[in-house]
Amino acid sequence: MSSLLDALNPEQLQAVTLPSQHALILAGAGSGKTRVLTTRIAWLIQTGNVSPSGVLAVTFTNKAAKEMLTRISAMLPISTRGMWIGTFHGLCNRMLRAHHRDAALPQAFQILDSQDQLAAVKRTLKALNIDEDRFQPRQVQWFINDHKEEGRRPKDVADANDEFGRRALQVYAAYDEQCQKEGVVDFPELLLRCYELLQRNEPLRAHYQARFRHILVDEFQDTNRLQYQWLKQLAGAGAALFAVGDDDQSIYRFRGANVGNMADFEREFHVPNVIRLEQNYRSHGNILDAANALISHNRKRLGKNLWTAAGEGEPLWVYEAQTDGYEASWIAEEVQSLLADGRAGRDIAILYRSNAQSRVIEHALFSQGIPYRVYGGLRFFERQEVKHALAYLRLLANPNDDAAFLRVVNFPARGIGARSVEALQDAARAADTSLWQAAARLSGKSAASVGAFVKLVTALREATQGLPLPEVVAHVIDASGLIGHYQAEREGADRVENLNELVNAAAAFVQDDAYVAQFVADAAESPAAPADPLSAFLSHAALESGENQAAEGADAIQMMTMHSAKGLEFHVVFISGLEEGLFPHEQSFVEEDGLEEERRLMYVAITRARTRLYLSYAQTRLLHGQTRYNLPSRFLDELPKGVLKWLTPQLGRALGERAWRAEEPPAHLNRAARSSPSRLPFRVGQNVVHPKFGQGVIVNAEGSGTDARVQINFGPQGMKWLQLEYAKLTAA
DNA sequence: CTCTAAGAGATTTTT
DNA sequence: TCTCTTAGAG
Repeated sequence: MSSLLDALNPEQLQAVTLPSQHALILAGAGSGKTRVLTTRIAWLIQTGNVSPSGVLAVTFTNKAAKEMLTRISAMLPISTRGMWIGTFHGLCNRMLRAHHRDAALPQAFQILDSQDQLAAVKRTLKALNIDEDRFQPRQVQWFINDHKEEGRRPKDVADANDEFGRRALQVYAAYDEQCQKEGVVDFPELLLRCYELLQRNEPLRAHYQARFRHILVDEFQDTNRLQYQWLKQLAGAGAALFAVGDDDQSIYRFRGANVGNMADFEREFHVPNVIRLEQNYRSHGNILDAANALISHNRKRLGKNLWTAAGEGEPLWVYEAQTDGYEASWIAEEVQSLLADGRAGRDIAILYRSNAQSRVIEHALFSQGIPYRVYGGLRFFERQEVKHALAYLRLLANPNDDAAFLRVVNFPARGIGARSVEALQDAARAADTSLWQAAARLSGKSAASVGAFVKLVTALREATQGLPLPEVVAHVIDASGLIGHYQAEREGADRVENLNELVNAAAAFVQDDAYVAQFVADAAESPAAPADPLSAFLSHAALESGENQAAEGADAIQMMTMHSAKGLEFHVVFISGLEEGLFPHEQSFVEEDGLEEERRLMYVAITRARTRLYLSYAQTRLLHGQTRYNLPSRFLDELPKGVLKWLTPQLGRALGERAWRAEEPPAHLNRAARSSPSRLPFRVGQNVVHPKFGQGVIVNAEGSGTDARVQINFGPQGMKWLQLEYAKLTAA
């Protein structure tokens, strides 16, 4: 047992060996959070504090859950089968499957992903005759999810006094009713339904409360209201809740995360143990100094300061480029020399605030022949052809799934036009049935073609009865005509390949130990729970959308948004686009506490780096087809001067003289400047200071002499046109 | 049904 | 500027 604890520092050790009480672990970036969490579980089991089946550990991503499982298995000689380790959604799904009857769900209920949900919302809008232009489906979807995540059903939503609120509520009610009818649930519904199940079903609640003696939560700062309520409920009968999180790394408020849960937890549970993990094992001192200094500008913090036993290391390298294109080529060159020095591509990450920024950088890397990998984008199970195949499979499992029905009723094309579908929808609405049921008893003109579809699905179901899952999938993609359709298409080769890959995914799935384990566990939990590999696979497809990109093997530079970088670490990190308006994003200026969230994002970005960190920005950036002149990000000013090493002459802010101006930008890059009247003492792109508005950049100019006016971007102070004759401008 | 053209919109993301 | 969605023509 001692070997388990050997490598821990005093705080980690304390956290791991806490008595069976509530605990809040404030774990800074790189402080060994996952290690503490997993060692805690192993320690609890090994010391006999709890049996594996008494453990519930919950994460946000499948990746994190898998990682946890792997690490625990490595530490313990026992099987992890009895443990409930997974994502919030995964665990709720599991519980709902085991007790579907009590949750008023069909045995093979299907899960709608965000895409499916949006489509369903659109259908509801149409059914209610609501104008999509005035009431945007996305807004309505957001409205629905927001209420669900606060635990509110339509009846719990307060009457709105605005038109949108009233209509959206109407849609919410109709949408929920429709989902219930079809036997489908969206993501937030998984949580809410599970929460309500436990709330209403006293014996069931008591059962799980008695079972889970230790509940552990990862990334607690990212939990939303409902997730917190769910945890509270499960821990309600004396279980020990062990929450690990970092308020400084809370960057997901836009999707409902509520950092306040940390303070609420401490207060409501009278948490006797609050432990701070502040020793960082990842980064060199200068990097941590920068991170600490930056985050100290935030007011709302629980407080924490990272330190390291490693040396101070290199300074942070800062680069100012004239344009986004130059910034990108500089990055590419720097990367090139790192690679030449023997640094592996996978150790280097290029981070940016928004996906749109990746393009220029990709271009630069590409033209230098540097292999790179961009994260984010379509995942395997989100691909069109895969979704089509899944829709057929969903219909086999649950024919009342209208979303699946609509997706493939005429794909591949079989002559069922929009009007036939509409007629069918009307019939279904009138008879209050699913489309499938309406189709089955349809008569009239479109009966033939729709009938053929019904026959096809029925035939698929019969032909695959009793077959192993991979064979079911193989049969469906072929007999549905999907493969044939894409083979006939000019550029369909990749899609055919993906469809075949789906067969492999199914084969891998049924062999996966996690699946087998869950199946065994659920059968034990509720003998009534059916062994249905197809439904399980479909849940898996919805809950785990698969890898981001295929080319895994090759060594490549990692490119991603700062958000997706959370939880990762790299030897070398580039943070690009450090410009006011971009990062911090201009949207954050108007959001409540928006700047603090942006600053936390910067904090996350900085703390990804182990040994070397580059910071860069451009004076000029092409955005939405327009040249924008941005000020350097305020975050640069918030870093300690001593740890920064400028690779370019500083803007003259400190010097009072613009040494950098000595070097004229290439003419082709300076079109705006050339076109502005040359007599002006100022020019476009120049940094200036205004007594009232502070520092700004001239972005436009017109007129001459006493008429001369310039437009200046003062960052957060906004954009202003100023008459040169009166404005007391000085060069920055 | 498929193709083209015009229009809107353009943070951040997992499940 | 670019990309995605949707409306209308062929």
